[in-house]
Amino acid sequence: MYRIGLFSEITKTTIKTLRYYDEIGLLKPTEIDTFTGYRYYSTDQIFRIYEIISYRQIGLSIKQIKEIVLGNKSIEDVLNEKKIELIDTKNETEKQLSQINYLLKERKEGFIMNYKPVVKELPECIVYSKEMNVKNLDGYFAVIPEIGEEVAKANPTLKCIIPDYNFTRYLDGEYKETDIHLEYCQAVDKIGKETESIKFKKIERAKAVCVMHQGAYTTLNKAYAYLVKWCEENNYKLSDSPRESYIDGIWNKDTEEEWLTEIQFPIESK
Amino acid sequence: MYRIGLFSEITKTTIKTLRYYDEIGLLKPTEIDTFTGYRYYSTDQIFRIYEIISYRQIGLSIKQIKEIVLGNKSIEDVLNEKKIELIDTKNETEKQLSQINYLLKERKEGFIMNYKPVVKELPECIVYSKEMNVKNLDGYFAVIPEIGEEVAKANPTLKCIIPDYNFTRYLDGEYKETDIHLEYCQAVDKIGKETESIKFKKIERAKAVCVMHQGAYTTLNKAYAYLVKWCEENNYKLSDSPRESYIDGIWNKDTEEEWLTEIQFPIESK
DNA sequence: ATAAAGTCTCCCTTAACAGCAGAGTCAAGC
DNA sequence: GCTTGACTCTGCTGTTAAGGGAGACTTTAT
Repeated sequence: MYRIGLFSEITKTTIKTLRYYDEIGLLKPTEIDTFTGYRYYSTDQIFRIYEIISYRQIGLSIKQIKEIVLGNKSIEDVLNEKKIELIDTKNETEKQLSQINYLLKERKEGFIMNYKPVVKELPECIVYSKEMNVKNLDGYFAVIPEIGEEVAKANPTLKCIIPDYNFTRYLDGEYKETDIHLEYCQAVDKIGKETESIKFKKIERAKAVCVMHQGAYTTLNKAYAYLVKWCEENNYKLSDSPRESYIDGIWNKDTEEEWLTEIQFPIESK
Repeated sequence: MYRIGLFSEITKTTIKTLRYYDEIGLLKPTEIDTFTGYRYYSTDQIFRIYEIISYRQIGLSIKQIKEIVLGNKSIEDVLNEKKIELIDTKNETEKQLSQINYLLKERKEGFIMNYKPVVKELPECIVYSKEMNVKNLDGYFAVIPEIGEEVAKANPTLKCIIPDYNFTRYLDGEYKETDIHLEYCQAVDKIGKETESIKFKKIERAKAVCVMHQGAYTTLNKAYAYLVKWCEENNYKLSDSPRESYIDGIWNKDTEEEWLTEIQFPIESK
């Protein structure tokens, strides 16, 4: 019979760990002195602790090990479960590595952008929308309030969702400065009555990589360029038309520098 | 100014997280009502929280993000640091996956071994040793006590280390049943006086994959076979002669079934 | 005015131990 | 037999990055 210190040296396991395994019932010492509380381990226990360490080394959690040791689950089941976890972890790690390498590369090349791309889930929403072909964007923004008025006239009880979500989708599939095919969308609480040019539709949830752009719209193309490159380098594919969502603009901020726009690129992993 | 709930929906961040970032000083709301304690966020904060989320997505810890945001460390430094961490994680994950796949394969093929391989660090130690060529192992174990006596005679103050560590190294580099070239080693507390056949030496620390073997020595070859295969399948290379360390044996256990031996294969990653 | 929804602080929980304090125990040397 | 030093015990706190819930208070809508 070994006391805990010796047993810990033999098995190369810390005393803390042994006491912890005792506490959670994973490995009880063969004997505990009733008066002193000293733990005594026998050589059989070396076997048991080795089994546990072996499982810990392949990444199993204590919970999973308990399930195996207590016979509640078959080893295969637990291993397969863990395998899936590990594959997820690996994919996650590789994505992070790719993004970090991209950031480092950017900075090495002196191409330092202050865009902070964020991958997030865009929830499903109902929008009213109007598709248009415009010569250029100058006149476009003046049209938007008119669309709102037209919809309100046909649908007096319709409400925008809170927080507000309105955006432009660029439908050309490539960057254009003139003759732009686009669609204005405004998220609302329900499907309403359509007019000749204004249609209602449900937009499905989507994963998207997004950046915030601060400043005048003339520099938005930088944000687009950034996202296009980011997707390329990190192995994502655009799965839908990009959205340009307006947060702060001429309607609530005086100077162009304060305008805030979010560019959203719906994506799927390649 | 947005209240926390709205801000949380805009930024797709939970209220809990926002409060937590406030608490730890990573993102304080622009304004907090002194009477009600209500937090109010401005649109600028969207930028700030996006930066944080972006860094969280590439796996940076809150601590690392703080260092970047507070300007204590350059982004490059933190990214490079994280890159190393990620590469470690990736290697670790891949090793675990390899081991799990091996275990699953084993079981699929019905080749179920109860060996639980454990990779551990064998500490540096001083040993006295005797190299021998023996016909077979039958007579070998009887010789060991004699070696001990011979050393004790030449070195009266020499002591074995606690816990005891004595082992046989097989020097042939292949499995043999007869004419075996081997070396007996016993770890002691210091270098002593050598005799004609008994030498002292320091054995360097080494990483080794180990299994415990219970039972008679005649079945030890199964443990060897298991470790050889394990190394092959998990991409490890034997970096030194295997060791066979004796824990329980004829000297303290009556029946062969109780004997306990640890096989240690020093390894390096291929 | 009342009800519903939103927000506040405070405390507990997670995983797998590590570190420390203060008290008790064991073995060796004198 | 006594002292000293090494060992061990329990119990507490800390770690990460929040999540969950209780009970009190505030705001908004009807």
